[in-house]
Amino acid sequence: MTGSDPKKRPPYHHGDLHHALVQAGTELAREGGPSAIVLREAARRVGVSPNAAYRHFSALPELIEAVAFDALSALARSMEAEQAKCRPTGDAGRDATDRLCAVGRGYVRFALSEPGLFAVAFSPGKIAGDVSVHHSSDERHGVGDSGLMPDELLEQALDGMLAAGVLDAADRNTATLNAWAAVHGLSELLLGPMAGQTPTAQDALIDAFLDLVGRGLITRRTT
Amino acid sequence: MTGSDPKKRPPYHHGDLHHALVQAGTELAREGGPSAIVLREAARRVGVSPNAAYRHFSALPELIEAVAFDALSALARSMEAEQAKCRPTGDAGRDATDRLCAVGRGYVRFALSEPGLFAVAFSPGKIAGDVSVHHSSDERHGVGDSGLMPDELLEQALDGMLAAGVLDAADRNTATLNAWAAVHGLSELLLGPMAGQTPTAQDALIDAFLDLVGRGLITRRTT
DNA sequence: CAAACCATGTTGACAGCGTGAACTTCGTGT
DNA sequence: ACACGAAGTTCACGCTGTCAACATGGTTTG
Repeated sequence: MTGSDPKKRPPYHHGDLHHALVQAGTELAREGGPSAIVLREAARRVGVSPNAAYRHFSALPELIEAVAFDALSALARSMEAEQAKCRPTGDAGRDATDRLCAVGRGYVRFALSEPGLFAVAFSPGKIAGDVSVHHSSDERHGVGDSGLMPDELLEQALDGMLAAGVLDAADRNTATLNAWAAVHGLSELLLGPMAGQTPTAQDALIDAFLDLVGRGLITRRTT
Repeated sequence: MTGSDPKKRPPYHHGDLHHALVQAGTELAREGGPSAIVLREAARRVGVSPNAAYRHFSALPELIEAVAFDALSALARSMEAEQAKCRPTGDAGRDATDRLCAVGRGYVRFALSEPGLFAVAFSPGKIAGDVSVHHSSDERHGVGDSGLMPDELLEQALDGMLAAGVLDAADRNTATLNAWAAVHGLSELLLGPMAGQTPTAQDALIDAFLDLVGRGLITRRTT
């Protein structure tokens, strides 16, 4: 939706203001998070009158949500990039688990390297505005290499573990929430209350954490 | 710090503006999260000129942080309340694990019942302002029944598990991050991307999740 | 080919926000 | 009794989001 497909003839005056504004908004978000997305400043950077934005967004929250959507796509891309690094071992179960860890690593890495975008990605539906425009189905196509969104990548990785026999079918449903919560929580904690670690220490923490989560998810009917 | 001890003679004109402003700010935060806490409105509700606030806070972020501190205290109180419900079984290990789950349940329950306050509690250090005034040591005393903050309650619960022998010493350090991340992530997910469940379904989800985390943390040297 | 059309962008205006500077009020210590 | 200084007020400024009215210029149509 943000990706301007070459088929579309350029809009009348500017070129593609919608896209340009989202891009400017993204830049602002990178620098200062959701609250730094300022309509007038975005318009200024694009070189256009403030009110021109209202031809493309009903109000500021809609711009923010467009930026959030792009941020989610970027997050997905980070996850895919990390997954692409996985080298197959002989063991299918281990490979599936590795891919899950990679998904998680891509998630946390993105949160730490682009905290502003990460914050904006999950800012809609956070009270005080509550736009919550559910783009379901076709609207959801991201711009990642596979066109999948973060949650879809997670489900895919978990399905892989299920197929490889390292995740029990009975645990499959709760596994989504479990894995997502762990990784999301780790991101927020590393960004907020536990910020200030050296990158090296962070990486070690992340790896240890992901390893623990991965092993924790693996079917253990030992109870 | 927010609690006005009765010994202190009341300030000159208003009575205790500092406290009153924090209270008004808290009310605003409850209704609309961090961005809803607006200096002029808080002053209006207290019945005072906007600039009067500047005698007690250097700027808006400082007010927000005071509200955040109170919100953390409220979170701690919720965790303590849930812990107080724990009835001892015979098993010390089980009791310790129960108390950890109670801590988590109190955390998530507070997040869901007071989303605005929960959001504001973790909003400092979130880019774009970045006050990050570290109140260490004595400043940290909350107003909970035990005067402990959320992270201290967690550590305490984990220490209990360690003492009861259900948590291995080698896992003790990572356990903090692990448990906190899981519970915090669950809260955020239930509040954002996975919002809209019925309270009953939420409770079931929470219980299942906490049970899983609890079991996951318990020493399993089966690898 | 010209004229009407409508999407796009501009100008002007308004209320509300955070914040600074100067001024007023009033309890308190000398 | 009086001056001092903390607490609160008033006025002012620049910034924001948003509305209403207007200008512009491809596109479409008679």
